[in-house]
Amino acid sequence: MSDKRVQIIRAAGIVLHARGYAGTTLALVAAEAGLPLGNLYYYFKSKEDLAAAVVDARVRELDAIFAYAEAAGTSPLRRLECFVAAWHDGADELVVHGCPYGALTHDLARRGDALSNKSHALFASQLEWLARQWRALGAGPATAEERAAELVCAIQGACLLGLALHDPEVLRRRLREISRRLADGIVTSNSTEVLT
Amino acid sequence: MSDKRVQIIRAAGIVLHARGYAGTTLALVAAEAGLPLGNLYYYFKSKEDLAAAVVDARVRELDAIFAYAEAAGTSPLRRLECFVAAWHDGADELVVHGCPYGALTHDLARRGDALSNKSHALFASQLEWLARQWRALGAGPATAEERAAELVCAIQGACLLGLALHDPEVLRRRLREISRRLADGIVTSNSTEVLT
DNA sequence: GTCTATAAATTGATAGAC
DNA sequence: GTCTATCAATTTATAGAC
Repeated sequence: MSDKRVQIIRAAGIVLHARGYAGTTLALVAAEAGLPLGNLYYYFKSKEDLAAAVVDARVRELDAIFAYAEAAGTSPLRRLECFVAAWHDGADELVVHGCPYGALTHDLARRGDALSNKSHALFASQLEWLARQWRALGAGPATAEERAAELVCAIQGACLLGLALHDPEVLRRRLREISRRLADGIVTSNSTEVLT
Repeated sequence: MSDKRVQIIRAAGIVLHARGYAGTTLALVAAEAGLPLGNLYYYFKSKEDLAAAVVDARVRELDAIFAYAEAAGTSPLRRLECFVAAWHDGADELVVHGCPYGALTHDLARRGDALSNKSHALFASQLEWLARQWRALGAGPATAEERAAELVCAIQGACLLGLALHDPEVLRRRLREISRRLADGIVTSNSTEVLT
């Protein structure tokens, strides 16, 4: 993939996150990338095409978070904690424009077109990876999916509350609590599944 | 307040929810309200002014939910369940354009202007009312605020996940789980506060 | 491949008739 | 108070020189 194409996608990701799809103009993206407007159309045939490339890049970004957590975490539980830590570390920026994945979903899921379908992957991949960690902890498939959904909701809700109140400490506090309950949840679970 | 003014705010609320602030055109709002474009400017001096009126209307909408829960719930716990039920009942619409409060926050909190500050009220009022219910259940101030934040995050996260997957059943399942744990949380809490 | 200039359409806002 | 017509600015996209 061309170096300049990557540069444009990176710039578009920044502008899209900060201003939303409708609020993003290609002139702003070009300025952020340090390129003249016309050049964008050599690499992307339309604004929608560029946005689709940004979604793909965000999906790969999530994959990188999964890979990091798998490398850094010595147990499934530690990997889950690593995943939560990724949001904790970015709290200061997350309360400025919201979680990039949540913001993209809000922007694109409301559209009727193909971009709406692409945004599914942003959360489907999170649910899949998280459920895998819980299965590795001995949870049955249903319980693992349940816990995965619960964790994703808690993280995204925390980001939104932090954004609404414009307070990174609110976000960090929620994430610490989520982290704290990760281990507890496995022990004190009243589910019918037995977790080791 | 003029009847036509209310009608415009209602129309603007619908369009703003469906398309976001930047994606909302005054021509669309006028069409939704069944009025010619120029008429909007007699009641609102600008698009931003109209959006501010929509935020105020959403805050009043939340107040109405609180009032309903207080009238329908015979105990603080029932009132909390009523609050969650409001989202459960609207699940089919909530997964189309997302939660109106969360979507507004995402749209407006990213702006630097006065609209950003107004959006604070959407979640500050929820936290305040919810914390009051827990205090009525005997929780200390800190625990009550903690539980309030937890519940708001769980609901908003559920709405976002339902939107991302475009599946009202996903949202309803999360909300049922939240409702189920409302009572349990009070009994099995390992917090230092004593709840009755 | 890169960049300038501009076309074509949209949109927030206003003027002014009624 | 209401509505039509329109201005001025913006924005997606393209044409065409280099």
